[in-house]
Amino acid sequence: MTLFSIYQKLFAQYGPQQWWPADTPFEVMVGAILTQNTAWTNVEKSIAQLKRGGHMCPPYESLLTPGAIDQLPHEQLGELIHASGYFNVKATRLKNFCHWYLEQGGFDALNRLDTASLRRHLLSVNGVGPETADDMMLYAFNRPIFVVDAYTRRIFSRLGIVDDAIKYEPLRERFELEFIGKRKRMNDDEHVAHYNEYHALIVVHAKDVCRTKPQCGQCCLRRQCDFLK
DNA sequence: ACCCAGGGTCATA
DNA sequence: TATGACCATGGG
Repeated sequence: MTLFSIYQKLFAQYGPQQWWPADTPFEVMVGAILTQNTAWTNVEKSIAQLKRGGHMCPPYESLLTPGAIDQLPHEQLGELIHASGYFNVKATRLKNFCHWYLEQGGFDALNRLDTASLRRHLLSVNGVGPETADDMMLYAFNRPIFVVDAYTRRIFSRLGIVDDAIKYEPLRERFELEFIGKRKRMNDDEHVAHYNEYHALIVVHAKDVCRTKPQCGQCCLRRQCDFLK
């Protein structure tokens, strides 16, 4: 059982995912912050609110832009993203991130940085931790960085592939080294495509088993699911 | 009524 | 370095 064979099994079951569910790279970044420890269904409501500019009917004026979020009063932003929880924390983080983003010159300027520099740069922003930064790296900037989340650690430690106490960085590095392995030489775009699919498939699988057997204690995310074995 | 969700920061030892 | 408190909504 290898990281690649598990990937194949997930891909055979669920097919290509073509993540991230967003229209623009900036929307990916906002979503990455909003989804911190939060169900995506709640994030969707907040994103929709922002796109609607908080209005109930047209004409809408989207507030889902760095400039708008930077200038929006904390209180008002908190209302717009209320549904995704931690709204005070996240309003601060979003405003903080957007201010920084504009200061850096926006997407194109950031995108000129090499992968290691860009990652360090994102991590320096308050409210952007390893997973959030890597969501942005992979799904907004298309960089070859594998996204580790709580599911990843749980699934692979329960399959006995990794130690359950493994930290974020070692686990990410291990995935990046072992997933494709020496199977063949790939360019960055091919790595990006595979990392993109793998993380998406893990999340989709999690949603699937939890929908099928809610809190059953039987799926691989809870106890001894044999689907991935 | 309880459990969980595509985390991160900060204070403390 | 490692643990704990805290943030908060909505669906199963």
